[in-house]
Amino acid sequence: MVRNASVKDVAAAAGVSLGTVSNVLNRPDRVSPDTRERVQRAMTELGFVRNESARQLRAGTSRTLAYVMLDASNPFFTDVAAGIDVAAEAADLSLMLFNSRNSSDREHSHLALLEQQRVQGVLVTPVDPDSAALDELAQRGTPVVVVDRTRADQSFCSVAVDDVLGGRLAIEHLLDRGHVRVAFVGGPATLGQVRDRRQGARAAWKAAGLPREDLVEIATTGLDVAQGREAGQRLAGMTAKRRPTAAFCANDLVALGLLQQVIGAGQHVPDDLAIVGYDDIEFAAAAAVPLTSVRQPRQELGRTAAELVLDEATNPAHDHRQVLFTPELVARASTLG
Amino acid sequence: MVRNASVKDVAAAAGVSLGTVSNVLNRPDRVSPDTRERVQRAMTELGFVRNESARQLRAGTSRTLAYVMLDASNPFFTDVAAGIDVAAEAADLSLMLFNSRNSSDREHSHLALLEQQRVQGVLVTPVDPDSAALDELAQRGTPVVVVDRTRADQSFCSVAVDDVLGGRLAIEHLLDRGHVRVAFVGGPATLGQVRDRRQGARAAWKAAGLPREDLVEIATTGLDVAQGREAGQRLAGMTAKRRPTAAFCANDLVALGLLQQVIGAGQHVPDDLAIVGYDDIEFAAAAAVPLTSVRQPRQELGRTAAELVLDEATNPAHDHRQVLFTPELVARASTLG
DNA sequence: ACGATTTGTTGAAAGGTTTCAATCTTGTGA
DNA sequence: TCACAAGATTGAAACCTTTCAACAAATCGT
Repeated sequence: MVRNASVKDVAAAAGVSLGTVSNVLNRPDRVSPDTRERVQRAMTELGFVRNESARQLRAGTSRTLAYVMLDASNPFFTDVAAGIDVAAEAADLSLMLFNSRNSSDREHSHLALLEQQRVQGVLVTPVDPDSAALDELAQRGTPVVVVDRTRADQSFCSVAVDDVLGGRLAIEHLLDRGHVRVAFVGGPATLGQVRDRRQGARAAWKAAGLPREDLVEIATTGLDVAQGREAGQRLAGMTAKRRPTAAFCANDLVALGLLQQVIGAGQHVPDDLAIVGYDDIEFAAAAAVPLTSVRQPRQELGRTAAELVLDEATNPAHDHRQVLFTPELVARASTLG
Repeated sequence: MVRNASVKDVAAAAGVSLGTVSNVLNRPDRVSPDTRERVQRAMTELGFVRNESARQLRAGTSRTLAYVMLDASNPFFTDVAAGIDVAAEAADLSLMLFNSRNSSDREHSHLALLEQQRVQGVLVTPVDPDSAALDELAQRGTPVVVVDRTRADQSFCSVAVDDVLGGRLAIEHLLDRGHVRVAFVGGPATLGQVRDRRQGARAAWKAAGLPREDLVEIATTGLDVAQGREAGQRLAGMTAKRRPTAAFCANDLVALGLLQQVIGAGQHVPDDLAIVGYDDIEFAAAAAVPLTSVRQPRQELGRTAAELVLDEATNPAHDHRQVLFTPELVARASTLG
């Protein structure tokens, strides 16, 4: 057992040349069973571990994919990551995850490192999809796929879900259930997702010929549980006349917070307030009142993103594609009573 | 803009030697502002990106830490990862995350890759803490810290939380609230955590002088929401005489499932059944009935693990430590009513 | 104006692997 | 027994960076 044995040490110990050791490693069939076995014994005896930096430097090819996620503590993104992982495994690549925790700085430093590491491809849910850093990365030759975000130009592949349609589905469902005064809960409007979902909601509302002011907007400063609770208090403070009979929340965390506040105030869901969430995270179905939610195909999103990046990495005739998935409404007790 | 510019290309373009380019990269103060600027301009013009493999091969040092997590979709582990990330960032290292998704094979292949990459250190929550692969990894010189698991021998550092104490705290709280017939819900018993928490529960029960059979065991085959619901049905099926008045669940997912089932059956928490969970994940406080739970210092766990691995990587006088954190009971409505 | 110091720059070596043309061995068919 | 093919092994070059001793130029004190 040697501190840091190299192929040279192994070759010496096994009494063969350096090239043979490399062959044992990379083309075992080219070497006679006899020597192969001798070399392998030498390797375990010396505790030889191949130096990946040297391998990659010479061979020029890395065996890894990376996903820079926006927020690892959001179940939505870990599910997307799981989808990517499945596809990566199928292609015999390792997936490394990085968490930018909503910080552009962290995101950029991760991307820089990945570029230096010459990974096969980078998947990223960026803090700001319009950041120039992404363009530069792609332009210098690293395959990049943007996940769960889109951009007007087509400088790289992206996969996302049709948020406008999702918003429409949610409102149409509430209209079907007879609601004519509904709240849209979410924010900030700087988030593309929030804007799109709201836009879809408004479109459906307008199409139904209902007065615009009856789609009440409750703006929040973020999309977490606490914001949902806070929105619930604002709803509770409204006069019975003004108060909506249903709420469409921009994501499930907000919906769960709202649900909690309403129940805590002794009211009933959906009789006093029907609630629709967005994302259909695992906890949506497991809530005290199972939550109606707009489901996004998360794993599929990840799988497709991985396939796109692999195509870009391996297929010279690759051209960029913008894939848009279709969301689906899952109706549960929070609207069906 | 050249396909893959190297320091040599930059040197040629800037009319300096190769060593000077390297100095601009690594010791910018050693080079005159004039040439420094010239070199930097050449770098951006050529789109030069440092080749990390070559850098690492020569310099011998990597700038990364890795955490191989058991299950990225469990909020507990992502919180631990966030703690590691903070410490890594403070030490100017990048943290790469890997998800073994409960598979030994995946775990081992990730560990093998990391060893070949010569990362500064590996943190891992292993599928099986007794796996020989971990020993070999550590023995060949990679700093390894086991997270949220322990092992009898001291062949590497570990950080964990005192699960026996946690179990004790949960039961003592329920005893304080006057319960004398309690269920322990969790499994499988092959999980060290489940065993330890149950053991702590039994110890507290015994210390109170209560008959052993009044601590009812509801064994589950896993620790997820569905298992919790299923356990709730089993509880509901018991005769009023036999039925416990409180349940201590081996984790929060199980507790949430149980909670959902009990409420869905029209019963009241905590009057009909008090519930204690374990982990205090974010959703515990946000549940329809906020959940009493045993809190583990997750971020702290991660932070400490990172510090241990860094010490092992940099301090020649390092010796292995087993750090055990103390859990804390957070009482909420699910037991306080 | 001279030697001593500081500051800036250079060139070659080294790091561990893979690749590939060249060489050596062995076995086959005539 | 010989020519030849197939199979196994070798050795050197290449990948790109960092490092460091050596050199050149500029600055300083006297």
